[in-house]
Amino acid sequence: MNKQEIPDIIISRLPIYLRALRHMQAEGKLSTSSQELGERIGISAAQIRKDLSQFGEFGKQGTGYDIAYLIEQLREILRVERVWDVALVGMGDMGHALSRYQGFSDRGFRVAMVFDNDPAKIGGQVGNYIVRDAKELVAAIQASGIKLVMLCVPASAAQEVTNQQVEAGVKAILNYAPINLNVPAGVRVQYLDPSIGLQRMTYYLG
Amino acid sequence: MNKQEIPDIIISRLPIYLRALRHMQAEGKLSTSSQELGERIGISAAQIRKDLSQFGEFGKQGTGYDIAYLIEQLREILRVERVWDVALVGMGDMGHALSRYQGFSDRGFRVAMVFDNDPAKIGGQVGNYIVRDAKELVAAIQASGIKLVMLCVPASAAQEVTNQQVEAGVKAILNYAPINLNVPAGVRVQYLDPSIGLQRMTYYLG
DNA sequence: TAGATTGTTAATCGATTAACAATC
DNA sequence: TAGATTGTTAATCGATTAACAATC
Repeated sequence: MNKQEIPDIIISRLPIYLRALRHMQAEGKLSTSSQELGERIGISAAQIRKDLSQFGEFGKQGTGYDIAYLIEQLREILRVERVWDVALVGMGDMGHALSRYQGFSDRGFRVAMVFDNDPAKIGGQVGNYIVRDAKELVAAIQASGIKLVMLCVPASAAQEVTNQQVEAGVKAILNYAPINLNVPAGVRVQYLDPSIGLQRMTYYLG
Repeated sequence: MNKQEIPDIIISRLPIYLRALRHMQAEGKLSTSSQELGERIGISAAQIRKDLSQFGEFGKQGTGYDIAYLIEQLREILRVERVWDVALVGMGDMGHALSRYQGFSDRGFRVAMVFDNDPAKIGGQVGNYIVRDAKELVAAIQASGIKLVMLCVPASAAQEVTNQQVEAGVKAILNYAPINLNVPAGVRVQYLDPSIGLQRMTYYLG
Protein backbone atom coordinates (compact mmCIF):
# COMPACT_ATOMS: atom_id res chain seq x y z
CA MET A 1 0.00 0.00 0.00
CA ASN A 2 2.90 2.33 0.55
CA LYS A 3 3.11 4.19 -2.73
CA GLN A 4 6.84 4.45 -3.11
CA GLU A 5 7.06 0.68 -2.91
CA ILE A 6 4.96 -0.03 -5.99
CA PRO A 7 7.10 0.07 -9.13
CA ASP A 8 5.94 2.43 -11.84
CA ILE A 9 6.01 -0.38 -14.38
CA ILE A 10 3.23 -2.10 -12.46
CA ILE A 11 1.16 1.07 -12.24
CA SER A 12 1.54 1.53 -15.98
CA ARG A 13 -0.06 -1.85 -16.65
CA LEU A 14 -3.13 -1.30 -14.49
CA PRO A 15 -4.90 0.95 -17.00
CA ILE A 16 -4.40 -1.78 -19.61
CA TYR A 17 -6.05 -4.31 -17.30
CA LEU A 18 -8.87 -1.88 -16.60
CA ARG A 19 -9.49 -1.21 -20.27
CA ALA A 20 -9.59 -4.91 -21.14
CA LEU A 21 -11.89 -5.68 -18.22
CA ARG A 22 -14.32 -3.02 -19.35
CA HIS A 23 -14.36 -4.50 -22.83
CA MET A 24 -15.11 -7.90 -21.31
CA GLN A 25 -17.88 -6.35 -19.28
CA ALA A 26 -19.31 -4.71 -22.38
CA GLU A 27 -19.38 -8.16 -23.97
CA GLY A 28 -21.55 -9.37 -21.11
CA LYS A 29 -18.93 -11.40 -19.28
CA LEU A 30 -19.25 -11.51 -15.50
CA SER A 31 -15.98 -13.10 -14.44
CA THR A 32 -12.56 -13.89 -15.85
CA SER A 33 -9.25 -15.49 -14.95
CA SER A 34 -5.70 -14.16 -15.02
CA GLN A 35 -5.16 -16.64 -17.84
CA GLU A 36 -7.99 -15.31 -19.98
CA LEU A 37 -7.20 -11.66 -19.30
CA GLY A 38 -3.54 -12.27 -20.05
CA GLU A 39 -4.25 -13.92 -23.38
CA ARG A 40 -6.36 -10.97 -24.41
CA ILE A 41 -3.68 -8.38 -23.74
CA GLY A 42 -0.52 -10.39 -24.27
CA ILE A 43 0.67 -10.45 -20.66
CA SER A 44 1.40 -13.61 -18.66
CA ALA A 45 -1.16 -14.80 -16.13
CA ALA A 46 1.52 -14.90 -13.45
CA GLN A 47 2.37 -11.27 -14.02
CA ILE A 48 -1.23 -10.15 -13.77
CA ARG A 49 -1.68 -12.03 -10.50
CA LYS A 50 1.58 -10.64 -9.17
CA ASP A 51 0.67 -7.10 -10.14
CA LEU A 52 -2.76 -7.27 -8.55
CA SER A 53 -1.36 -8.86 -5.40
CA GLN A 54 0.47 -5.60 -4.69
CA PHE A 55 -2.85 -4.03 -3.84
CA GLY A 56 -4.92 -6.78 -2.27
CA GLU A 57 -6.64 -10.06 -2.92
CA PHE A 58 -9.29 -9.54 -5.55
CA GLY A 59 -9.87 -13.06 -6.87
CA LYS A 60 -11.16 -16.42 -5.72
CA GLN A 61 -9.39 -19.73 -6.13
CA GLY A 62 -11.14 -21.89 -8.65
CA THR A 63 -13.31 -19.14 -10.12
CA GLY A 64 -11.04 -16.18 -10.87
CA TYR A 65 -12.08 -12.54 -10.71
CA ASP A 66 -15.48 -10.91 -10.66
CA ILE A 67 -15.14 -8.39 -13.46
CA ALA A 68 -17.34 -5.64 -12.01
CA TYR A 69 -15.57 -5.88 -8.65
CA LEU A 70 -12.07 -5.84 -10.14
CA ILE A 71 -12.97 -2.84 -12.32
CA GLU A 72 -14.17 -1.02 -9.24
CA GLN A 73 -10.99 -1.86 -7.35
CA LEU A 74 -8.72 -0.80 -10.20
CA ARG A 75 -10.57 2.46 -10.60
CA GLU A 76 -10.00 3.22 -6.95
CA ILE A 77 -6.33 2.24 -7.07
CA LEU A 78 -5.79 4.46 -10.09
CA ARG A 79 -8.01 7.15 -8.57
CA VAL A 80 -10.24 7.29 -11.61
CA GLU A 81 -13.37 6.45 -9.65
CA ARG A 82 -13.73 10.23 -9.63
CA VAL A 83 -13.57 12.67 -12.57
CA TRP A 84 -10.44 14.77 -13.03
CA ASP A 85 -10.56 18.18 -14.66
CA VAL A 86 -7.94 18.53 -17.36
CA ALA A 87 -6.69 21.67 -19.09
CA LEU A 88 -5.96 21.50 -22.80
CA VAL A 89 -3.22 23.83 -24.02
CA GLY A 90 -2.65 24.51 -27.70
CA MET A 91 -5.63 24.42 -30.03
CA GLY A 92 -4.05 23.31 -33.27
CA ASP A 93 -5.37 20.25 -35.02
CA MET A 94 -4.36 17.90 -32.21
CA GLY A 95 -5.81 20.10 -29.47
CA HIS A 96 -8.95 20.47 -31.51
CA ALA A 97 -9.28 16.68 -31.87
CA LEU A 98 -8.74 16.13 -28.13
CA SER A 99 -11.28 18.80 -27.20
CA ARG A 100 -13.90 16.78 -29.06
CA TYR A 101 -12.70 13.33 -27.97
CA GLN A 102 -15.57 11.32 -26.52
CA GLY A 103 -13.43 8.77 -24.70
CA PHE A 104 -12.50 10.79 -21.63
CA SER A 105 -15.74 11.08 -19.72
CA ASP A 106 -16.21 7.46 -18.73
CA ARG A 107 -12.51 6.94 -18.04
CA GLY A 108 -12.25 9.56 -15.33
CA PHE A 109 -11.49 12.80 -17.19
CA ARG A 110 -13.17 15.96 -18.34
CA VAL A 111 -11.64 18.73 -20.40
CA ALA A 112 -12.43 21.74 -18.26
CA MET A 113 -10.72 24.55 -20.16
CA VAL A 114 -8.78 25.09 -23.36
CA PHE A 115 -6.04 27.65 -24.12
CA ASP A 116 -4.17 29.08 -27.07
CA ASN A 117 -1.97 32.11 -27.59
CA ASP A 118 -3.21 32.94 -31.09
CA PRO A 119 -5.37 36.10 -31.05
CA ALA A 120 -7.30 34.68 -33.98
CA LYS A 121 -8.37 31.74 -31.82
CA ILE A 122 -8.76 33.36 -28.41
CA GLY A 123 -12.41 33.93 -27.61
CA GLY A 124 -13.51 31.67 -30.43
CA GLN A 125 -15.48 28.49 -29.96
CA VAL A 126 -14.05 25.00 -30.42
CA GLY A 127 -16.44 22.17 -29.71
CA ASN A 128 -18.11 23.14 -26.45
CA TYR A 129 -15.32 25.44 -25.33
CA ILE A 130 -14.39 29.07 -25.61
CA VAL A 131 -10.65 29.29 -26.24
CA ARG A 132 -8.97 31.21 -23.46
CA ASP A 133 -5.86 33.35 -23.69
CA ALA A 134 -2.73 31.41 -22.71
CA LYS A 135 -1.73 34.45 -20.66
CA GLU A 136 -4.50 33.51 -18.21
CA LEU A 137 -3.19 29.97 -17.93
CA VAL A 138 -1.32 30.22 -14.64
CA ALA A 139 -4.06 32.12 -12.86
CA ALA A 140 -6.86 29.97 -14.22
CA ILE A 141 -5.16 26.69 -13.39
CA GLN A 142 -4.26 27.87 -9.93
CA ALA A 143 -7.78 29.08 -9.26
CA SER A 144 -9.35 25.84 -10.46
CA GLY A 145 -6.88 23.52 -8.79
CA ILE A 146 -6.31 21.59 -12.00
CA LYS A 147 -3.48 19.07 -11.76
CA LEU A 148 -3.61 17.55 -15.26
CA VAL A 149 -2.75 19.10 -18.61
CA MET A 150 -2.75 17.87 -22.17
CA LEU A 151 -0.04 19.76 -24.03
CA CYS A 152 -0.51 20.26 -27.76
CA VAL A 153 1.62 23.34 -28.47
CA PRO A 154 4.50 23.34 -30.98
CA ALA A 155 7.79 21.88 -29.72
CA SER A 156 9.34 25.36 -29.72
CA ALA A 157 6.86 26.57 -27.07
CA ALA A 158 6.47 23.38 -25.07
CA GLN A 159 9.15 23.88 -22.40
CA GLU A 160 8.13 27.46 -21.65
CA VAL A 161 4.47 26.55 -21.37
CA THR A 162 5.45 23.58 -19.19
CA ASN A 163 7.33 25.86 -16.82
CA GLN A 164 4.21 27.99 -16.43
CA GLN A 165 2.09 24.94 -15.77
CA VAL A 166 4.46 23.68 -13.12
CA GLU A 167 4.38 27.10 -11.52
CA ALA A 168 0.59 26.88 -11.53
CA GLY A 169 0.65 23.57 -9.67
CA VAL A 170 0.20 21.07 -12.51
CA LYS A 171 1.42 17.61 -11.53
CA ALA A 172 0.87 15.54 -14.66
CA ILE A 173 1.33 16.40 -18.33
CA LEU A 174 0.23 14.39 -21.34
CA ASN A 175 2.68 15.70 -23.90
CA TYR A 176 1.88 15.59 -27.60
CA ALA A 177 4.72 17.95 -28.53
CA PRO A 178 7.73 16.20 -30.08
CA ILE A 179 10.21 17.24 -27.43
CA ASN A 180 11.49 16.07 -24.07
CA LEU A 181 10.23 18.17 -21.18
CA ASN A 182 12.25 18.99 -18.10
CA VAL A 183 10.11 19.02 -15.01
CA PRO A 184 10.90 19.02 -11.29
CA ALA A 185 10.48 15.95 -9.13
CA GLY A 186 6.83 15.34 -8.34
CA VAL A 187 5.65 16.27 -11.82
CA ARG A 188 5.02 13.45 -14.29
CA VAL A 189 5.02 13.45 -18.07
CA GLN A 190 3.65 10.90 -20.49
CA TYR A 191 4.82 11.22 -24.09
CA LEU A 192 2.59 10.64 -27.11
CA ASP A 193 4.76 11.81 -30.01
CA PRO A 194 3.42 9.95 -33.06
CA SER A 195 6.78 9.97 -34.85
CA ILE A 196 8.46 8.29 -31.90
CA GLY A 197 5.76 5.64 -31.97
CA LEU A 198 6.43 4.95 -35.64
CA GLN A 199 10.21 5.04 -35.25
CA ARG A 200 9.98 2.40 -32.55
CA MET A 201 8.66 -0.01 -35.17
CA THR A 202 10.61 0.75 -38.35
CA TYR A 203 13.71 -1.00 -36.99
CA TYR A 204 11.84 -4.29 -37.31
CA LEU A 205 10.49 -3.78 -40.83
CA GLY A 206 12.06 -6.37 -43.08
CA MET B 1 24.08 -6.63 -35.20
CA ASN B 2 21.88 -9.72 -35.10
CA LYS B 3 18.44 -8.25 -34.72
CA GLN B 4 16.92 -10.77 -32.34
CA GLU B 5 19.74 -10.07 -29.91
CA ILE B 6 18.93 -6.40 -29.36
CA PRO B 7 16.29 -5.99 -26.66
CA ASP B 8 13.21 -4.04 -27.65
CA ILE B 9 13.64 -1.73 -24.69
CA ILE B 10 16.88 -0.48 -26.21
CA ILE B 11 15.29 0.04 -29.62
CA SER B 12 12.52 2.02 -27.97
CA ARG B 13 15.02 4.50 -26.53
CA LEU B 14 16.83 5.22 -29.77
CA PRO B 15 14.12 7.51 -31.17
CA ILE B 16 14.34 9.53 -27.95
CA TYR B 17 18.08 9.92 -28.43
CA LEU B 18 17.55 10.88 -32.04
CA ARG B 19 14.95 13.48 -31.20
CA ALA B 20 17.12 15.08 -28.52
CA LEU B 21 20.17 15.11 -30.79
CA ARG B 22 18.21 16.89 -33.49
CA HIS B 23 17.11 19.51 -31.00
CA MET B 24 20.75 19.98 -29.98
CA GLN B 25 21.68 20.30 -33.63
CA ALA B 26 18.95 22.88 -34.16
CA GLU B 27 20.49 24.84 -31.29
CA GLY B 28 23.77 24.93 -33.19
CA LYS B 29 25.64 22.41 -31.08
CA LEU B 30 28.17 20.25 -32.93
CA SER B 31 29.08 17.64 -30.34
CA THR B 32 27.81 16.25 -27.06
CA SER B 33 28.60 13.68 -24.40
CA SER B 34 26.58 10.81 -22.99
CA GLN B 35 26.46 12.86 -19.79
CA GLU B 36 24.95 15.93 -21.45
CA LEU B 37 22.50 13.96 -23.58
CA GLY B 38 21.45 11.93 -20.56
CA GLU B 39 20.76 15.00 -18.44
CA ARG B 40 18.56 16.41 -21.16
CA ILE B 41 16.34 13.36 -21.43
CA GLY B 42 16.58 11.92 -17.92
CA ILE B 43 18.55 8.79 -18.79
CA SER B 44 21.88 7.82 -17.24
CA ALA B 45 25.04 8.39 -19.23
CA ALA B 46 26.05 4.75 -18.71
CA GLN B 47 22.82 3.55 -20.22
CA ILE B 48 23.17 5.71 -23.30
CA ARG B 49 26.72 4.45 -23.89
CA LYS B 50 25.62 0.87 -23.32
CA ASP B 51 22.68 1.21 -25.69
CA LEU B 52 24.78 2.74 -28.46
CA SER B 53 27.52 0.16 -28.00
CA GLN B 54 25.06 -2.49 -29.23
CA PHE B 55 25.38 -1.03 -32.70
CA GLY B 56 28.96 0.20 -32.96
CA GLU B 57 31.43 2.74 -31.66
CA PHE B 58 30.14 6.18 -32.45
CA GLY B 59 32.04 8.36 -30.00
CA LYS B 60 35.58 9.45 -29.19
CA GLN B 61 37.21 9.29 -25.79
CA GLY B 62 37.70 12.75 -24.38
CA THR B 63 35.42 14.54 -26.80
CA GLY B 64 32.15 12.59 -26.93
CA TYR B 65 29.88 12.27 -29.96
CA ASP B 66 29.71 14.28 -33.15
CA ILE B 67 26.02 15.16 -33.26
CA ALA B 68 25.56 15.10 -37.04
CA TYR B 69 27.34 11.76 -37.29
CA LEU B 70 25.38 10.15 -34.46
CA ILE B 71 22.10 11.40 -35.94
CA GLU B 72 23.04 9.83 -39.24
CA GLN B 73 23.93 6.54 -37.57
CA LEU B 74 20.73 6.42 -35.52
CA ARG B 75 18.63 7.16 -38.57
CA GLU B 76 20.21 4.23 -40.35
CA ILE B 77 19.81 1.89 -37.39
CA LEU B 78 16.15 2.84 -37.07
CA ARG B 79 15.79 2.78 -40.86
CA VAL B 80 14.40 6.29 -40.98
CA GLU B 81 17.13 7.54 -43.29
CA ARG B 82 14.49 6.80 -45.93
CA VAL B 83 10.83 7.90 -46.04
CA TRP B 84 8.13 5.36 -45.21
CA ASP B 85 4.69 5.59 -46.71
CA VAL B 86 1.99 5.31 -44.06
CA ALA B 87 -1.72 4.67 -44.48
CA LEU B 88 -4.15 6.54 -42.24
CA VAL B 89 -7.37 4.70 -41.45
CA GLY B 90 -10.33 6.45 -39.84
CA MET B 91 -10.89 10.11 -40.61
CA GLY B 92 -12.56 11.31 -37.47
CA ASP B 93 -11.06 14.19 -35.53
CA MET B 94 -7.87 12.30 -34.70
CA GLY B 95 -7.34 11.04 -38.23
CA HIS B 96 -8.00 14.51 -39.51
CA ALA B 97 -5.38 15.97 -37.16
CA LEU B 98 -2.80 13.36 -38.15
CA SER B 99 -3.43 13.91 -41.86
CA ARG B 100 -2.39 17.52 -41.38
CA TYR B 101 0.46 16.88 -38.94
CA GLN B 102 3.66 18.57 -40.11
CA GLY B 103 6.04 16.53 -37.98
CA PHE B 104 6.23 13.36 -40.06
CA SER B 105 8.12 14.44 -43.15
CA ASP B 106 11.52 15.09 -41.61
CA ARG B 107 11.28 12.11 -39.27
CA GLY B 108 11.00 9.52 -41.99
CA PHE B 109 7.27 9.28 -42.73
CA ARG B 110 4.72 10.40 -45.27
CA VAL B 111 0.98 9.88 -45.14
CA ALA B 112 0.35 8.29 -48.51
CA MET B 113 -3.36 7.52 -48.36
CA VAL B 114 -6.32 7.98 -46.04
CA PHE B 115 -9.41 5.81 -45.60
CA ASP B 116 -12.83 5.94 -44.00
CA ASN B 117 -15.99 3.86 -44.30
CA ASP B 118 -18.42 6.76 -44.01
CA PRO B 119 -20.10 7.47 -47.39
CA ALA B 120 -20.34 11.11 -46.36
CA LYS B 121 -16.56 11.29 -46.14
CA ILE B 122 -15.48 8.98 -48.99
CA GLY B 123 -14.37 10.99 -51.99
CA GLY B 124 -14.16 14.17 -49.96
CA GLN B 125 -11.01 16.14 -49.40
CA VAL B 126 -9.17 16.31 -46.06
CA GLY B 127 -5.99 18.34 -46.08
CA ASN B 128 -4.19 17.23 -49.23
CA TYR B 129 -5.94 13.89 -49.44
CA ILE B 130 -9.01 12.44 -51.05
CA VAL B 131 -10.63 10.06 -48.56
CA ARG B 132 -10.76 6.55 -49.98
CA ASP B 133 -13.34 3.87 -49.28
CA ALA B 134 -12.21 1.50 -46.54
CA LYS B 135 -13.41 -1.32 -48.78
CA GLU B 136 -10.42 -0.61 -51.03
CA LEU B 137 -8.03 -0.81 -48.08
CA VAL B 138 -6.68 -4.32 -48.56
CA ALA B 139 -6.18 -3.96 -52.29
CA ALA B 140 -4.68 -0.49 -52.06
CA ILE B 141 -2.25 -1.39 -49.29
CA GLN B 142 -1.19 -4.55 -51.04
CA ALA B 143 -0.66 -2.73 -54.30
CA SER B 144 1.37 0.03 -52.70
CA GLY B 145 3.44 -2.24 -50.44
CA ILE B 146 2.66 -0.08 -47.42
CA LYS B 147 3.85 -1.63 -44.14
CA LEU B 148 2.78 1.08 -41.69
CA VAL B 149 -0.67 2.17 -40.62
CA MET B 150 -2.02 4.77 -38.21
CA LEU B 151 -5.31 3.47 -36.88
CA CYS B 152 -7.89 6.04 -35.80
CA VAL B 153 -11.16 4.15 -36.08
CA PRO B 154 -13.56 3.64 -33.14
CA ALA B 155 -12.62 0.84 -30.74
CA SER B 156 -15.59 -1.21 -31.97
CA ALA B 157 -14.12 -1.42 -35.48
CA ALA B 158 -10.42 -1.57 -34.60
CA GLN B 159 -9.89 -5.34 -34.47
CA GLU B 160 -11.73 -6.01 -37.70
CA VAL B 161 -9.85 -3.28 -39.56
CA THR B 162 -6.61 -4.59 -38.04
CA ASN B 163 -7.32 -8.07 -39.39
CA GLN B 164 -7.73 -6.61 -42.87
CA GLN B 165 -4.51 -4.68 -42.57
CA VAL B 166 -2.61 -7.75 -41.47
CA GLU B 167 -4.07 -9.62 -44.42
CA ALA B 168 -2.85 -6.81 -46.65
CA GLY B 169 0.71 -7.15 -45.35
CA VAL B 170 0.87 -4.35 -42.78
CA LYS B 171 3.67 -4.97 -40.27
CA ALA B 172 3.36 -2.02 -37.87
CA ILE B 173 0.31 -0.25 -36.47
CA LEU B 174 0.20 2.98 -34.53
CA ASN B 175 -3.05 2.48 -32.67
CA TYR B 176 -5.07 5.46 -31.40
CA ALA B 177 -8.16 3.36 -30.69
CA PRO B 178 -8.71 2.61 -27.00
CA ILE B 179 -8.50 -1.15 -27.32
CA ASN B 180 -5.92 -3.89 -27.29
CA LEU B 181 -5.28 -5.37 -30.72
CA ASN B 182 -4.50 -9.01 -31.37
CA VAL B 183 -2.00 -9.42 -34.15
CA PRO B 184 0.11 -12.36 -35.32
CA ALA B 185 3.82 -12.61 -34.61
CA GLY B 186 5.77 -10.31 -36.87
CA VAL B 187 3.26 -7.47 -36.62
CA ARG B 188 3.94 -4.71 -34.11
CA VAL B 189 1.58 -2.32 -32.40
CA GLN B 190 2.29 0.89 -30.55
CA TYR B 191 -0.52 2.23 -28.40
CA LEU B 192 -1.36 5.92 -28.04
CA ASP B 193 -4.64 5.89 -26.12
CA PRO B 194 -4.82 9.28 -24.39
CA SER B 195 -6.91 7.97 -21.49
CA ILE B 196 -4.31 5.33 -20.72
CA GLY B 197 -1.67 8.04 -20.68
CA LEU B 198 -3.67 10.06 -18.16
CA GLN B 199 -4.56 7.03 -16.04
CA ARG B 200 -0.88 6.19 -15.74
CA MET B 201 -0.41 9.44 -13.84
CA THR B 202 -3.49 9.84 -11.66
CA TYR B 203 -2.24 7.18 -9.23
CA TYR B 204 0.46 9.62 -8.17
CA LEU B 205 -1.73 12.70 -7.75
CA GLY B 206 -1.70 13.66 -4.09
C1' DT C 1 -15.61 -34.41 -4.51
C1' DA C 2 -12.59 -33.08 -8.52
C1' DG C 3 -11.11 -29.44 -11.20
C1' DA C 4 -9.76 -24.85 -11.51
C1' DT C 5 -7.41 -20.90 -10.19
C1' DT C 6 -5.68 -17.89 -6.83
C1' DG C 7 -1.76 -15.53 -4.13
C1' DT C 8 2.92 -16.17 -3.04
C1' DT C 9 7.57 -17.99 -2.85
C1' DA C 10 11.80 -19.10 -4.91
C1' DA C 11 14.31 -19.35 -9.14
C1' DT C 12 15.39 -17.31 -13.28
C1' DC C 13 16.10 -13.92 -16.31
C1' DG C 14 17.19 -9.38 -17.94
C1' DA C 15 18.30 -4.50 -17.37
C1' DT C 16 20.82 -0.89 -15.09
C1' DT C 17 24.65 1.00 -12.80
C1' DA C 18 29.32 1.60 -11.23
C1' DA C 19 33.88 1.47 -12.19
C1' DC C 20 37.86 1.79 -14.95
C1' DA C 21 41.36 0.87 -18.53
C1' DA C 22 41.93 2.82 -22.92
C1' DT C 23 42.64 6.79 -25.44
C1' DC C 24 41.38 11.12 -27.67
C1' DT D 1 50.67 16.59 -20.90
C1' DA D 2 46.30 16.63 -18.11
C1' DG D 3 41.54 16.32 -18.34
C1' DA D 4 37.67 14.32 -20.30
C1' DT D 5 34.96 10.73 -21.96
C1' DT D 6 34.38 6.56 -24.31
C1' DG D 7 33.26 1.38 -24.59
C1' DT D 8 33.07 -2.55 -21.75
C1' DT D 9 33.18 -5.56 -17.77
C1' DA D 10 31.49 -7.03 -13.49
C1' DA D 11 28.31 -6.12 -9.84
C1' DT D 12 23.93 -4.83 -8.57
C1' DC D 13 19.39 -4.31 -8.91
C1' DG D 14 14.76 -5.27 -10.36
C1' DA D 15 11.28 -7.70 -13.03
C1' DT D 16 9.36 -11.93 -14.79
C1' DT D 17 8.32 -16.68 -14.62
C1' DA D 18 7.54 -21.22 -12.78
C1' DA D 19 5.75 -23.89 -9.40
C1' DC D 20 2.65 -25.12 -5.86
C1' DA D 21 0.06 -25.12 -1.46
C1' DA D 22 -4.27 -23.26 -0.37
C1' DT D 23 -8.92 -23.21 -1.28
C1' DC D 24 -13.09 -21.99 -3.80
